[in-house]
Amino acid sequence: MISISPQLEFFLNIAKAQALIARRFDVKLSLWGIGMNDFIILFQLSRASGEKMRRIDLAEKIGFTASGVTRLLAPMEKIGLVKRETVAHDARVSLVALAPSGKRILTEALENAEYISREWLVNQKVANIKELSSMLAAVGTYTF
Amino acid sequence: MISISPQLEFFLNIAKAQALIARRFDVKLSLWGIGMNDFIILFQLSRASGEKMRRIDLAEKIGFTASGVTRLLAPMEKIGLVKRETVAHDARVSLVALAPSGKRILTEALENAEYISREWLVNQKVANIKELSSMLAAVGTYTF
DNA sequence: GATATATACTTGACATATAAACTAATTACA
DNA sequence: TGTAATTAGTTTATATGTCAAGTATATATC
Repeated sequence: MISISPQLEFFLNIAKAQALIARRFDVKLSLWGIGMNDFIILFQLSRASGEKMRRIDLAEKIGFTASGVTRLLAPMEKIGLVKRETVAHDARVSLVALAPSGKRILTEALENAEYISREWLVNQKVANIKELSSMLAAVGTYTF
Repeated sequence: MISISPQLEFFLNIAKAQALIARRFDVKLSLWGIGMNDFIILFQLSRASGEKMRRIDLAEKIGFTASGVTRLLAPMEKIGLVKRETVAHDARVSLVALAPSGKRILTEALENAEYISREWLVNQKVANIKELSSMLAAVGTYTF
């Protein structure tokens, strides 16, 4: 039996957990016609100043590539969850802004997402969750 | 600013971390012509008794659906990393077995995967890693 | 101020996952 | 037995995400 380091095991566990998490959130959030990634985008936009961001910053924030963001936003823009804005002094940039309809859906979906999360982690100590969350955040910002 | 529970934040952090992890592993493992999921499959097969598993058990093990496993295995079978076996008393089942070539690639890729993992988590305490790992494992086995 | 480089974003080609529907085989049980 | 339910796996249709290349704009340097 091959044995592996705690570090590699950690990454394998993340992979599996995320596969299950994404599926479960997708199923639940489909009631609002959105997936987990759409939800994350709406949420991050709601936290940004002016509820808008540059697309490249959004990509960085959620761990996607620029092209992934373009593709994700296209249908969201079409159904009016987000809207596109330009920047006066730099024509390369286009901002994504949270639209009223997106904000409404976010509010409703958030309740459900909170419910799923709490239910799932009901057996875990909050102190542990917080500590490990900050460690995950560190993983998500590590630069090679 | 909308505030969220530590539980939901934890899941959002996992989503981001996994996006980055999968991309990085994919880039590195492409030297052996495999992706992170192929690697995980080879690894899990190597740990299974007789180095073989039922496809449905493999799916469960890695957090995929049955159809996802079918699609992942098809090219791996074609290039000889795994081979297909049948079960005497149950014709519905087909086993996936680690092939010699798959075992060889696993050995080499494993070194690299270990290197990436250790490098990435070099600033984290091993005790924390282990703790988070077991929490993730619990997330991965929680039944609703 | 011309040219090279960098940045922001999009598009085309491709890979990968899923859900739902399907086939085939096994098991339960009336 | 024979029929319904369950289980294992595959296929179809579709969505999602990447990489590499392309467009347009901005900045740096000589």
